[in-house]
Amino acid sequence: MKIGDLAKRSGLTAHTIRYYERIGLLPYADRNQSRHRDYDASILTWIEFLGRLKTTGMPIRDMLRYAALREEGAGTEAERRALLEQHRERVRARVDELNACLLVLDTKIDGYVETEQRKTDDDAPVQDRIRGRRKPA
Amino acid sequence: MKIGDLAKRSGLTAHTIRYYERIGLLPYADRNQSRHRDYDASILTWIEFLGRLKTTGMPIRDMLRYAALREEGAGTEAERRALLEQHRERVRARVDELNACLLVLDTKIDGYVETEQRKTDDDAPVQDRIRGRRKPA
DNA sequence: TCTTGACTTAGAGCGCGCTCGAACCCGTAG
DNA sequence: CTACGGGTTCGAGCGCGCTCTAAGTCAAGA
Repeated sequence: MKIGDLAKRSGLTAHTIRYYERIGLLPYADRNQSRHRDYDASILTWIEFLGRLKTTGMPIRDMLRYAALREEGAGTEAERRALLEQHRERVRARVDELNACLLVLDTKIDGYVETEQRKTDDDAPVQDRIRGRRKPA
Repeated sequence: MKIGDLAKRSGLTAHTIRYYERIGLLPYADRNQSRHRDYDASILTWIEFLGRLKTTGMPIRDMLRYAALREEGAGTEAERRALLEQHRERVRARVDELNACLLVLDTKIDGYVETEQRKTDDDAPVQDRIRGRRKPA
């Protein structure tokens, strides 16, 4: 598989794939006789996992550490696990943080809903003001 | 309140506060006779809300839009509400995305746990291999 | 009076993660 | 033969959100 194909299948651009190889996030790819990169489909699994790490906000420098351990192979599992467990905790914390912010956002939005309700009430005839009222003052 | 005090109370640096004012996220602050910014405590509420927007990943350009509407005052509530509702949806989607990634992360970590379990089993005497086994092959 | 330290402005610089341009090399179809 | 649509390397540039420096002003305390 050539870099263009991998780009299509992975969703990355060829530029980004080369960049990732350059910094060590992707292993150095075999080249064919024209010095073009020649990929095995198995790289897609790794790229997909990198995508998860990225999606969850792992900085590249940490992905590099994980990638290096992976390259090193057997014997690095404990450290890889520790790395992922730490990351998982950070992601969980992030989810909690976002959920907390969502509550605040809900409250703020409710405030605007009430503002608009009052406006609608003022524009409406009296019988609708009573029916439409949210918080009877 | 001077900028240094506001910095302490808001968690932002004085540099950042000035930057926010410069770009329009914070309203132009009144100056005292020494041309120093003089803040009212009420600004803290706004800074805190900006912090929520930032925490939830709203880009500054969107915060600027919201800030501009807020400055404009009455009559902009509907648009402010719409802005926040859109943002809320994006945040909810983000939470879902993170949760999906957490499942993948869990699976990956479980894989390493099993790797280590096998290693432990190999190092252990035979009776422990049986007791400790996770997936009987 | 002198020093200290917090403030002012304008503008340069930085860390991150790409993104792109330039100049060149190939293999294949017309 | 030649044009084209890939590929290659190297290095510069960019958008974001700050972050910091320089040079100056000002008020209060020793």
